[in-house]
Amino acid sequence: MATRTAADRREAARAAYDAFVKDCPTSQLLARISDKWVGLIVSALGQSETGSMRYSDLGRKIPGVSQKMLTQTLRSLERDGLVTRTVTPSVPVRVDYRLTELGASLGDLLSSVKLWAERHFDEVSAHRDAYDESATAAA
Amino acid sequence: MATRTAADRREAARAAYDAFVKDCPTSQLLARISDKWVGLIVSALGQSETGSMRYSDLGRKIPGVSQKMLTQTLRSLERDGLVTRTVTPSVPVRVDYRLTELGASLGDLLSSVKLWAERHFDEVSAHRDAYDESATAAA
DNA sequence: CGGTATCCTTGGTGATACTG
DNA sequence: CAGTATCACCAAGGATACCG
Repeated sequence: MATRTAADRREAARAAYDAFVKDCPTSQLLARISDKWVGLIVSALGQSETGSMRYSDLGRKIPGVSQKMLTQTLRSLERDGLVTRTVTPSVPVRVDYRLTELGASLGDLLSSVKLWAERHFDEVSAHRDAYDESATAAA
Repeated sequence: MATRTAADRREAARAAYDAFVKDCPTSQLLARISDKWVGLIVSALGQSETGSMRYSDLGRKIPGVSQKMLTQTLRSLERDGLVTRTVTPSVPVRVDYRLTELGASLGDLLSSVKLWAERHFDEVSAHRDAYDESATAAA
């Protein structure tokens, strides 16, 4: 009974969190599509003219991503019905990923967000500089 | 010079990544606003009728968040000029957070994303079930 | 080419305690 | 009330190596 406090509270917290997620599944989904790699991948796929990209193309288009995260994210997107995975059993295997209708509709939104980032980047930078400067002055 | 391989490659990779970020700062900003807590906080702030929420209100509104992450995220949002932090020096100190114009414009977009999540949650769930079922059948 | 499996580091998270 | 600081923990993430 000695070491119960921490573990017990953890379990309780976890349970409470799960209960919340159950009550508000939207947050769960929102958190998922708010994922860094999801945004970048869906965005990349959405920008493709053909709407289709190969695995290695994605890896090259998104410099910071590891195979692990790429595969993992692609898998979850496929599972959620946002992308389709098409395997062409040629000699060097070819795998194409494409947004579904559902994925494309999300892609439009994320493109808006990306556009917002592009449009307001300067503004954000200016705020950052001002903030950092005043922080430096204060210190 | 013996242990140079790993560290060196890490450094090179980091440098390459930084160079990319420099060339494409949008990705950086996109990744930042794609953060889980950013989405939830901006969303919460955007949903508030007065547009203003206290620190503890946010903590209560977003069940999974720790003080650490809440403060940290709020700080970066303030730094980026997306929220304002107003301190009222009453006896129990009162701190209100409010979206700026800039933050509100992002909030609208994120609300759209949230709305998308609400509208398409069932669809995503159905896809998930189908995917899991076929995976189970295959195993 | 397109992964999977493995190891290891980073960093998010929670708990706790203390300040203004 | 609104933080700040620290510690311990664990899972996500990244690098590497190997397989189909």
